[in-house]
Amino acid sequence: MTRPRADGRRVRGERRRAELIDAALRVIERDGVSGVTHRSVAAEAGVPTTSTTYHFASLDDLLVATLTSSAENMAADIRDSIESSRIKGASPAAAVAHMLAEAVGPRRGRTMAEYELYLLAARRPALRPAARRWLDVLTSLARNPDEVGFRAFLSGVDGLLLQGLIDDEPPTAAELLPVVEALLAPLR
Amino acid sequence: MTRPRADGRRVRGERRRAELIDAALRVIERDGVSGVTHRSVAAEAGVPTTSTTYHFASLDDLLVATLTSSAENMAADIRDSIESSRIKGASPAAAVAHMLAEAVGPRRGRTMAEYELYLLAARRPALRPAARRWLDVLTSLARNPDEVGFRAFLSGVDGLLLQGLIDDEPPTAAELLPVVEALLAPLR
DNA sequence: AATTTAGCTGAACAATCGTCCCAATACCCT
DNA sequence: AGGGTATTGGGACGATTGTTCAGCTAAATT
Repeated sequence: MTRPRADGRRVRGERRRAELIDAALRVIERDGVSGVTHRSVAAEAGVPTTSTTYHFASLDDLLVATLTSSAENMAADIRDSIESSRIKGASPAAAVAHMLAEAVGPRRGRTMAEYELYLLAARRPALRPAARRWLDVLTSLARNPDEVGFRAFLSGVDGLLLQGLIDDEPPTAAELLPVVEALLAPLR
Repeated sequence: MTRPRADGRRVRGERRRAELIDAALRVIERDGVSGVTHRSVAAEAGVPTTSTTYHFASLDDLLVATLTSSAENMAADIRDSIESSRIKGASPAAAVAHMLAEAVGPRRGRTMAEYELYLLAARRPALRPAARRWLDVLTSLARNPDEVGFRAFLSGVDGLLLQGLIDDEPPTAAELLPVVEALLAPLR
């Protein structure tokens, strides 16, 4: 499998590989996981069809790489969002509610893609470590990660996102705020 | 859903339609939504291939019917489960924890299927009413459905199920119990 | 009994799928 | 500069897909 060496060789291929992963994520946002084919991803990336088969042994490998990358991005986004809310002095609940509203509103497609990949991990054990990645990131931000209340909070966030995706009208931050506060209440 | 006409005509066809829906659900449990094809469903039901195209105008229609049926079944299961736990005198938290452990343990395949259909509803507005069905059922069981704490509880249940599906080792009722209690605490 | 109708089925279609193969190219190391 | 290897690109293969269609069986109607 294409892996950059310590001496810096073989960098060219890694770039295209990354472009294919990004293209795959865009395809999933637009058409869902079922829309991912060698051809659709290659077309989205603007490269020949067989480029996908060269860089990824199978379609499955491409999905694994995409979920891994996606989880990493999501983790970084969450970290940034919480960081910036801390700087602006907003309450934790308000920061979380705002983030959730973004996720089910403007970033809806992205959130759908991430949960489809998330659910895919339920069927393919190879994907599970990557799927658990963002839970780990959130956990690392907690003051007391082992606390039962924190697990309840994390579950609530997952549920709110999932439910927000099947609302005809995505919930606003104002609507989400009291629920987030209820989930956060046992933690203080 | 399967409904004989007043004059008794056209009962046979409705039966086969229901069989196809059940077969589709079994296929989703086994291979996921992506495994649903006209041929795989027909084979699972033990009927000729084109029987699926005769009873459902398109594959999409079959998925819509399957989700609708599945949501109805799940709603009935939850109702029964809560009923029986009330009779046995167990605490609500213990009953919920037990139900969740069943869902991510022995009934794992079924739960995966339901969440895949659930997530499918995020992309197809036509599926959303059916997807919201089981939330409605749970809501109808609540003493005070509008309460914020109850929404938090429902979200937490969704999240616990989703997270339980990507665990290598499904959580036990004993492990889930304290989290469920934390989610339930604000409600009393 | 004859005929109409609903229900069902097998064969076949074009389209798309994943993947393989081979030639052309770009890059690195000696 | 030259040889070797990683990468790219086009074409093609067999398999599977959703769907169509004409013909079949059995029941309902007359």
